[in-house]
Amino acid sequence: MNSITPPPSKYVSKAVIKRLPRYFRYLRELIRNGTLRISSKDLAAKMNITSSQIRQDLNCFGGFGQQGYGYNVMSLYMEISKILGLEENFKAIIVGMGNIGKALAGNPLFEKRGVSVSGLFDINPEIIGSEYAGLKIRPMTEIEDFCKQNSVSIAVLAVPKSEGESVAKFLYNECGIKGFWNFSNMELSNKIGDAIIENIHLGDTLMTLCYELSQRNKEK
Amino acid sequence: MNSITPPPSKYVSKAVIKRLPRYFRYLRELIRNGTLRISSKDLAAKMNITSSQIRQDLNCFGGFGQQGYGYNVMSLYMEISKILGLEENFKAIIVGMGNIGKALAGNPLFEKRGVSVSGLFDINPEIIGSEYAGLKIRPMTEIEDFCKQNSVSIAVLAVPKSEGESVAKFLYNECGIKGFWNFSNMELSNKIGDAIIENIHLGDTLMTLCYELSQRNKEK
DNA sequence: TAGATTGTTAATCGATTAACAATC
DNA sequence: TAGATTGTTAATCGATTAACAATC
Repeated sequence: MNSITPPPSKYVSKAVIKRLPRYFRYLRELIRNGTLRISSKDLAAKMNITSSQIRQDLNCFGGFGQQGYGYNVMSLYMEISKILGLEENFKAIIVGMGNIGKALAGNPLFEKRGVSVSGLFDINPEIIGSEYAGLKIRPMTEIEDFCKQNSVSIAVLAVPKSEGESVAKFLYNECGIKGFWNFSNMELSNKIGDAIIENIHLGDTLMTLCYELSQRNKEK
Repeated sequence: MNSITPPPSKYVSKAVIKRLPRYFRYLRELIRNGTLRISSKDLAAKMNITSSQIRQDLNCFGGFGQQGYGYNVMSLYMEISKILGLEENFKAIIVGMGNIGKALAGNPLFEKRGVSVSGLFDINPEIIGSEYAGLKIRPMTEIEDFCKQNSVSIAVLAVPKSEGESVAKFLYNECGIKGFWNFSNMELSNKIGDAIIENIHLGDTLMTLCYELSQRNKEK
C-alpha cells in the first residue's frame, strides 16, 4: 500500500497541530508576565519538552525567530493565533443547555480564542425564552434561520448521546455548520459528510488517571 | 544520552494506554447491542483503525482472543476495565462548585467508570451547606478530615486557575490525594510531587477545530 | 567582533502496519 | 478437517532528538 497523498501545500503533521494550543497558552502566559523575548531553550525548559522540538514545530510555518536572539514573544503569539485561525472570529452556537451546555455558555474560553458564542438552543420548553449568560435560549425550530443569518460555523454539541448524530446531521445538512465541538459522547467521525469534528470524551482522561493510579498502587 | 529505564514489569507505551478508553467505549457499545464476539478485523472497521493495532495493543496485557474465533466481547470488556483500574472503585471529591464543578457533579460518567464522587467542596459561604446532585457542598476547612476518613484518591480540580496550584499542593501534602483530574487550566505536571495529573484544557481542542476550519476555508 | 541561538539536515527512536506461522 | 483469526515477528513509517553551519 502506498502512502496517502499529502495535503496540497506544506504538510503539517497532526502531532504538530495538537501541540500548537499549548504553545499558545505558554506564550499568553509569558505576555501576561511581561516577558518580551524567549529562546527555544528557555521555553523548552518551561514546557518540559526539547528545544529541538520547538524549533522544528515552528519551522513548519515559517522562520519566526532570530539567530542569537530567540523569539519575540508577542509576535510569535500573534503568528500562532493566526495559524490556529483564531483571528477569523468564528461564530458558534451551543446546542443543548443541560449541565455541560451551561458550563460552556458564558465560559471565557471562547472569547480568549476569538470564538463568539452567538446563540443557545434547547428543546425544553421550560427554559426556552429564558436568559443564560446574557443570551436567550431559543427553540430548535429557529436554529436553521439563525445559523444562516449569523454565519455560524461551529456547533457546540451538548445534547444527549442518543441525539448526537441526528442533531449533527441536521446542522450539517440544513444549517451549513461545518465544525463540531462534540460533547455528546457519540463519536461522529466519518458520519457527518466532510464536517470537521472534535469528539470530546471527558471520561477517557478520567480512565487514564485511574490506570496510572492503579499502576502506582501495584508497584508497592 | 541513553534511553530512560522502562518501568519494572512489561512496559506499555503511553500511546497504547491512551487508546484503552476508546476500546472500553466500543466494547461497552457492543455489549449494549448484544454482540457476543468480535474479531479484530470487525472491531477495527468500526473504530477506523487497523486490526493489527488492536491485536498489538491487547497483547501488551495478555492473549485475550482465540484463534479462529476472535474476542469474547464481555470478557474483553472486563479485562480492559480491570487493566484501567476501574474495578478499584476509586473515591473522588470535586473541589470548586462553579459551572464546571456543577457540570461534573452528578454526571453519570463517574459511575460508568466505577469512580464514586463522595464529596463536594467550595469556599463560597452562600452555597456551602446546600445540596447539589444529592450531595452536600462542604467548606474547604473540612476537606482534610473528609479525605482521610473516606479514603479519597482523586480530586477533581474545578477551581480558578489562580488557585489551582495552591489547592493542589494542599490536597497532596495534607490530604493524601495522589490523583488530580485538573480542570483549573493551571498546568500542574511536575509541580505536585509525584502526584498523577491529568490536565484538562478544553480550549485546546476548540483551537484545533478552528485550525482545521480555517485550513478548509483556505483550500477553496 | 564574539556569543548566542536559530533553521535545518541527519541520526535515532518509537509506533504502526504487514505478514504469516500457530492454533482454535 | 478446513477456515478463520489470533499472537507475534519483521518491515515500514513517522516523529523526535541531536548536531552544527548559518547568521543575527
